[in-house]
Amino acid sequence: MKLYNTMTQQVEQFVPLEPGKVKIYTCGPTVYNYAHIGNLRTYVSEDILVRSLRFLGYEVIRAMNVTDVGHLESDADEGEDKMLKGARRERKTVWQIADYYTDVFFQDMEKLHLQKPDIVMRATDQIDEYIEFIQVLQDKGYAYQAGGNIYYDVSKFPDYTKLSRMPLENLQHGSRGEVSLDENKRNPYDFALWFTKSKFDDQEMKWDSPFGRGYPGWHLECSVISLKALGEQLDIHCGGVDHISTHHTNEIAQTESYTGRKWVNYWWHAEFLITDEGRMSKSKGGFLSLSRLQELGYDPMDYKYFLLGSHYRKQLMFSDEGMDSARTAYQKLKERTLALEEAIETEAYLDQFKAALADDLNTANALTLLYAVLKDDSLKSGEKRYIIQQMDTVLGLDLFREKEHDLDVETIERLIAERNAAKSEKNWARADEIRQQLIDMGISIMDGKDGTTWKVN
RNA sequence: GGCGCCAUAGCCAAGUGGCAAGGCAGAGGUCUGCAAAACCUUUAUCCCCGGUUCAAAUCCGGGUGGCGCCUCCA
Repeated sequence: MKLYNTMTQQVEQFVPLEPGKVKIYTCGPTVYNYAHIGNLRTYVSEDILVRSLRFLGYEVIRAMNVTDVGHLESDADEGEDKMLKGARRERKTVWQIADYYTDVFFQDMEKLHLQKPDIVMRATDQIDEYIEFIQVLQDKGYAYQAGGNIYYDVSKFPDYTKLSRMPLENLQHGSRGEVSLDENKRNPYDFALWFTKSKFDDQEMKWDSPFGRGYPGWHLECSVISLKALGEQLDIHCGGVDHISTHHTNEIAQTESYTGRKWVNYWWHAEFLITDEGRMSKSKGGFLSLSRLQELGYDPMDYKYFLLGSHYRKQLMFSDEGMDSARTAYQKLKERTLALEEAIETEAYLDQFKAALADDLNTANALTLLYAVLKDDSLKSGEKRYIIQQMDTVLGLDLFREKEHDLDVETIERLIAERNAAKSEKNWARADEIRQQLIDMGISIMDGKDGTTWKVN
């Protein structure tokens, strides 16, 4: 297996810490609103990663957080709390908001046929661990108290920017110049571990701690949950590219300060789905959720096919044209696979398929192999089914699910018989009338050499 | 300003030194009463300019254009 490692900026041969086993941490969703289809792209890519590793014979354990505690809108202790904002918008408590959107998130994952991570932990369930973590950082001299908050002192950690490669003096420059400085910080790039001073009087999520009643900083959860779920070292840490420069950089600093050793071997980042107006953003509003996409007439699998046609490390432009193309291609593909006969075991094509996956998850080529299998005359129909079934255990495109319908088969077949009678009398008007009637029922008919067959649209 | 990514047919996209995969759309054909579906055929001076090489979409240098990140964000 070859994977691109953001830390070294190279495609590398993947070597796990322990032979045959892989420990993966994936940054999870913040549940103050619906996930949009851009967010979901990352989870689709991560699912392909995990399933590919499993297909290649690794035993994989994957952990993920659910961020159900408020994020502020800026790095300083100001702006509105997102959980609170969501709650106010919907007149619910922050806890209700978190539960609701957590459920929706996992429903979206199911719609896209994504495997649930082996371990899922909520950020708000780890408060004791955060406190212990912060205390260790204080004891080791990495953290300091100022203005009621606890901060991580970036200057104490050598090579703080090893992942992002961003010179520190540039970190605060040019970002539209609107970053307000938190005067409590020793360095502008220090980050909070624990807040007690909040500008929101009605902050709902607060906990007692030795540092005062307050709430945790927002990089803590991933470090703590990953330590708790997977131990002090990880094989792969996943997330979106936007996490490279701040979130993951901070995670590395605090985690390695805590454990005193290297934490993650491979940093894996998924690129964004973009639109002609730039990136799709949760904060900006006006985004497309999976449910909304369904309302527009696309199946979640159409979207997944659209994603798999590209590479996880390339920005992908979302467009109606792209989605229409994917929908047509997916539906055609599915019809062809459903027509295949009972599976017959074979080894053909599986090495090529594994090679495509092992090549830094080349899903576009993996998809092309599906078409190669379907076209290959040297294979029996059943062998094609077997191979594609195997491939679908990784791609998760649900290629063999028959459409459910509660149609009256007798009526359909009676109408077809009637139409065939009309046809033999060359009563084309009547034949076309019956065909239209069937189309209105959602049935397509095909006149072939062996008579007329039908299918559900 | 800094860090990074990208540029291949109408659209999406593979390819990482040796005659340019695949999908969608289009065109022509087989089949059909007409259709639909299926199948067959067909569609590229690889952003520009230099360089290296017997050979470059692929490597090197220089441009141009697009995007992301640097602030919570997948």
